[in-house]
Amino acid sequence: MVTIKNIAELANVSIGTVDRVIHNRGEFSLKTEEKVRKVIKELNYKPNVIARSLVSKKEVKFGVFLPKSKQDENYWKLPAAGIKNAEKELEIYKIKIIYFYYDKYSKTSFKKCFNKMLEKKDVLDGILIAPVISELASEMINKIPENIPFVFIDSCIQNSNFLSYIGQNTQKSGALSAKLMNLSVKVPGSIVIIKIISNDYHINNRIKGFLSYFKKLKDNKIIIYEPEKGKDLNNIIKTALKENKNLRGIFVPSVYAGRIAECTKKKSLCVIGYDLTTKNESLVKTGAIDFLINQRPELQGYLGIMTLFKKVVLKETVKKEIRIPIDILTKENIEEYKDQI
Amino acid sequence: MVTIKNIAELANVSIGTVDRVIHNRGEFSLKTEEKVRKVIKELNYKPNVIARSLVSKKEVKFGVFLPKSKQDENYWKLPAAGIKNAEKELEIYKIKIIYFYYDKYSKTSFKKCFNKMLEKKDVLDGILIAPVISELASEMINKIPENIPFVFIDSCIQNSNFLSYIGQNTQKSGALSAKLMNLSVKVPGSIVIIKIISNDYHINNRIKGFLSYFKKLKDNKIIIYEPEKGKDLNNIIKTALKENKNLRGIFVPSVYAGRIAECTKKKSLCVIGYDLTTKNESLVKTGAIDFLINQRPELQGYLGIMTLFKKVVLKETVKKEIRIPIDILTKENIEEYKDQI
DNA sequence: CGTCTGTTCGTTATCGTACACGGAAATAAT
DNA sequence: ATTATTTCCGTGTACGATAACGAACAGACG
Repeated sequence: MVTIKNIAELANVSIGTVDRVIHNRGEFSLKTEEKVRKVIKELNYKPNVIARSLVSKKEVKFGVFLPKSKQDENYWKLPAAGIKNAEKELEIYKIKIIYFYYDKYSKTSFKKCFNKMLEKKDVLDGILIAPVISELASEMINKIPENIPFVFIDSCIQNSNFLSYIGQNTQKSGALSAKLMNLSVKVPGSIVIIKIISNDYHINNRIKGFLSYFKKLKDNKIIIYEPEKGKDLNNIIKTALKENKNLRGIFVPSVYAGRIAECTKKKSLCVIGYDLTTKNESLVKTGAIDFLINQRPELQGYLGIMTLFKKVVLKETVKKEIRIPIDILTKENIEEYKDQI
Repeated sequence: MVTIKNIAELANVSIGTVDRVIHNRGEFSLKTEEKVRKVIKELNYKPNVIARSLVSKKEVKFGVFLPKSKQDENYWKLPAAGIKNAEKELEIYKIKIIYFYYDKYSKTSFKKCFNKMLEKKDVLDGILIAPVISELASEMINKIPENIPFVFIDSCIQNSNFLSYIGQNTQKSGALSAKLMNLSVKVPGSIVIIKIISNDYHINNRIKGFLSYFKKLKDNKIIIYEPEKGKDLNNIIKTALKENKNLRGIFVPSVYAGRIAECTKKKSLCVIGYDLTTKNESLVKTGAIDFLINQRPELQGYLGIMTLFKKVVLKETVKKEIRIPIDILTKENIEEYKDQI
């Protein structure tokens, strides 16, 4: 193992000088800088993180910008759980996390919360963002100072200077749902898509992927229902059943499959939805939901913090994109997906 | 953060004494021991792993007992990859891994390799084992000294004193395969199980799970083919097709689905197999294999080492069992499962 | 030539833990 | 009582990196 002492000896300077060069703290001549840098390169010196974090008294602080935990049927407590997991694991490295929870159904809350985070910009060494309201996010993102790296989870603002994006290929997940739907629907008929949350990046792409899969086939008729906000789901289902005498399946490209499935007690319907919330889980177990797509939210949160840690503390290069697998959950395997990382 | 210095002060002794008590190195009186232990408990002292691993010059060595990487269509290089991942991540903690690769089709090799590992028992601080030949493993396991913790991946020898088991519920995965088969077979007919490797824990349990699912239904006829070792698979398939005029699906409860699918170019057959090897991957993409079950072999290896690390270095308590989710892979999502941890 | 300022660098204490060394007290042996 | 032997405990150094402190030396200026 190469230490700064080795470097100091070979470069004929003291460890203090080596340290100054490494951290660009000035107070050295060009000549010694070159000498030191040359030796560092030759020996392929990598600083010892352990020694570094032992001596350094300064805490590393990461900001986390997430929807409130209870929103979307408690979905958002899952990424938060993964983040807390990472926080605990990194406690020893003096990593602290400051949480900023916003209301994902309120632009005002989003803005206010983001600004509150920006007030702390002088103490933050990195930021994790779930940019659920994408139009707003792409504005606000620009206000983050250049020197603070930020990662996205869940969704991504492509034309921004993000460090890394951790999330699922949403369109593919839609196509996968379509495959499963097609497999489950043995007799041709109508398939209904219930679009509860509109104007959402994920929802729209899932539908896009779903439709693209069915475009090639032509056996089934696909209808999209887009109920107004806050309207009774029972009525939607009733309407759907009335308007489609041969309804075969329901695709719910959001976390609300459980709510829908509670209304359709008819077992002959194939219901496909997203995310392992407690409600969804129990309805998969009863058979009311046939398939759930899982996006490993805990892992997304965990990896988000780990990516920041690798970049900021370990100074490693990180992947620009981490693809989250598209898990298929059914009655038979759902139990095995619980309590993962 | 509580340090031994704090404890020393409160207990009115020196840090040297505290250290001796903590490590039970003797040379202290009963009275001081009690004082020190009391303070440790009161302050809930947790040693600083960072400082500890910085000062300690001793390497921690883990033994890894795995089938040769190239066996089972290169399947076994996947857990090894996960292990190497963990090794790299833990390099800084002076963790070293010694690999012992055996031929999983030779009892002699298994024994010899295990004994070779046991020769190193004085330097090993933990062992990771894939006990593929279970009868032999359950004998050999007893020779591991009491003080060396060992974890299982892939499969488990239940009546042994293992620290942790990381693996999949094999029977459930069989039932899941059956569900998928049942879903894919739209017209009743025969379903063939091809049991290439016999006398294997996984294979038998997968078949058990598969059969149990179909027992309730009665639409399809299930036949098990058990070709002799080294026999041409093409012939097996030919025979199966000849003997079952209405063959609908093939279940391959091993890694060899790809080999089988190469022989059956008929698209009307549903083929379900196991594991994301390169061969299997390409055949899923062509559509020759309909479903693959993934058991996250890289993750198993990674978690195996991490579990040993947590126990031996961090002295944390670890889970006795880590369930690996049963991933369903299809043409639509297989790409997203590649290059995972 | 003396004083001053600024640049450049070496020395040293520190983080929390481990462990060797040696000293003081207490007990045993003579 | 004196010496020898335990028992018990404090001190010091090391691990590798950081950063404060101050020394050495140069050139500038009167």
